[in-house]
Amino acid sequence: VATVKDVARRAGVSTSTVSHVLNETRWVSEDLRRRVRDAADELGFEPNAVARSLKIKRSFTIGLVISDIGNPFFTALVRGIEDVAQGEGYTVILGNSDEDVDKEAAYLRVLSAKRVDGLILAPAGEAHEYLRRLVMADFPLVFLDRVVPDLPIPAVLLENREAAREAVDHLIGLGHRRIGMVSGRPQITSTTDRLAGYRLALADAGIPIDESLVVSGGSRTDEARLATAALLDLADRPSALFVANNLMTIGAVAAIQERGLAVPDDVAIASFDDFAWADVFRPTLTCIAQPTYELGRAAADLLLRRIGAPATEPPEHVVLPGRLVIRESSGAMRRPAVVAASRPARP
Amino acid sequence: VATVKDVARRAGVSTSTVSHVLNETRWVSEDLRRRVRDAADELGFEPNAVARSLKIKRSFTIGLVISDIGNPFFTALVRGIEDVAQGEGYTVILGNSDEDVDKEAAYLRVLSAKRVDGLILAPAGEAHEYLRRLVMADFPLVFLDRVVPDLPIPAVLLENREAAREAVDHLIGLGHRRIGMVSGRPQITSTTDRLAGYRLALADAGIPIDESLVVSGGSRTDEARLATAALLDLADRPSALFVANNLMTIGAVAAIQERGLAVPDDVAIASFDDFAWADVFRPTLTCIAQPTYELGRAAADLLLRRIGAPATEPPEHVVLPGRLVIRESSGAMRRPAVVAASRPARP
DNA sequence: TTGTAGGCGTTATCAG
DNA sequence: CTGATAACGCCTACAA
Repeated sequence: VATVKDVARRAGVSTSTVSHVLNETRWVSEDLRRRVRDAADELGFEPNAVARSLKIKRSFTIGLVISDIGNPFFTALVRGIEDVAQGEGYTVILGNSDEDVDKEAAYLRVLSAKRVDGLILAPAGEAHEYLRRLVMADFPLVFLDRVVPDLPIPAVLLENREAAREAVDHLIGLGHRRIGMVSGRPQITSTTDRLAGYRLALADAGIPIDESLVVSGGSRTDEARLATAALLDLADRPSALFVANNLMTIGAVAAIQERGLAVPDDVAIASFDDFAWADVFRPTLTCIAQPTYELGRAAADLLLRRIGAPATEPPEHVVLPGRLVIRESSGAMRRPAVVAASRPARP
Repeated sequence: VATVKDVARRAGVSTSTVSHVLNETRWVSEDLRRRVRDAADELGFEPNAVARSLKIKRSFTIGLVISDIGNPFFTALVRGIEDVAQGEGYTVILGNSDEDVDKEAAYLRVLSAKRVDGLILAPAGEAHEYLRRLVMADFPLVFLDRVVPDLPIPAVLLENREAAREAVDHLIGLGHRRIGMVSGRPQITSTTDRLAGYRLALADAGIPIDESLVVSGGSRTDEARLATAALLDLADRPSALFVANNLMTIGAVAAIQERGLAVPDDVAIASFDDFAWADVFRPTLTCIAQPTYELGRAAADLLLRRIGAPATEPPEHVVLPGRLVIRESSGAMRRPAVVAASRPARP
């Protein structure tokens, strides 16, 4: 493959002239410009970005570590990130941590070794040694979807607590009093925030919290199916369920199905995350729709800004609101509690 | 940040010793090994992969250009690719072409400039100039999901024609005679192969092909919704539909829904691609399940093998079979044709 | 068993 | 306006 040197020789100029012509970084006479460009074309010259990176100490690459690209929620985030990165001349290296702190650390190491210009991370849990090290070195870093509580790192998040509160509130408004929650992995802040919102809604409505109605679905479909089954087998089973993410919702509905129960007549559901098919297939799902694509864009924006002008003001958090989408899965109780008599089942 | 030189100075050895200790690439006395390791730790030394790449001419990075990571089909592929790449010490740069040949070319350029060691591509259409150039240079390349017909490049594909034939055959077996097809983008080979399978099945059953029953859904949900609507508005509408991918299936069902028709009673459906929720939500979908994760793995395997031992035998094609999953969306005709009278509506 | 030194392909400093 | 030349950080003959 051709190098600047080859181009320079062929054009009869110096390598610095070649470089400057190709990068338009200083004035070069029309004549030389032509000759350089022609020579480059003829040789099929393709600048070596690796060499360039070594010299200028920038790779125009960002790292992205999420738990699982297989999860449609992350998929949308990635698309948002990719779009702005691409637009700004950056390229994205993707890594899956599977919610495993060690895998996450391993990935951060590799990406850092590859000298990515910045990192977007959906942290799997607490701060590990290596993450702290990056933070100390104030390496450009942005958290997405969740944070590590005591690290001063900018983040892009959903207003989880508020959204969860709203969803549960909606169920309460429909007359439900025994509302179960299928919660996610306790190690991530999105889970704890959603749980807090659930509690808040119940408290505000004066409904005592029954801890036996809160189960962990581990943020996964299969685990949620089991957890939901347990909930349904309770002597006094909940009349409604709040499910804390997309994957778990599928498991929850499967469990309900398996027991021959119907949504929403036997069990109402409100859940986190929307699906593309959610209003086409039955039961259609009432949910908190997250602006996933925008969250991704925001994270990338934040990171690129940070890369451009590092170490400035205290880290900002971008917090976007969720949107409650009401569909059939959240129905009124069959035997509505007296309190809610005035609200219609479906507006 | 520390460099080999710093480590060498600190350990009181030469840079080559440092390099060799860290890469375990030649025998070094126990004593020096200790000193080097300690010095590296104390300095928090992190080898610069960019410099390394420049020297050894390998980046341990592969490029992956697909049409849209937002499509769950690609998502699963990516996961498969990522897993084997990661396992072999490679990292993956992801790019979305949006089925646009120019965007695709632009990405290939960037990735090539970044000196990725190889490329996995789901080609958006015909061969463009730049793709030909890569092929001429026999750059390690693998096609995934589709091919560019006349390029001698290894590929990992589904047995599309056969799978489509089987799906349509299944509908025929249920008594359907007027079977519509919602087809994908005509530019990609997966589409043409599936279309061929549809034609084959009809021909084998002695059913004349009515071209007005074949519409293009452009591989997208919205376009498929429109195309399906047109099909349903036909004077003599089809009693069954074969839909050529996941995204379009959602659009097709939406169109049916909108007209107040029921699946499968009014219109039966068999489609390409399975969904995680396909047997939980109604109508449950009869489909050709693709081994997406395995396809991804196979592509990565093929590529990495190609990188290790370049330019060997003629390009091999790995072709995996689809699996027909029968659920409720493909039901017998309400007024079954005489021919099919012996088969039950739902096994 | 270890060290010296050159070069990977660019960019950037400093002269001319 | 243009051209030598020295890095960037690492690996690897080649020497010792």
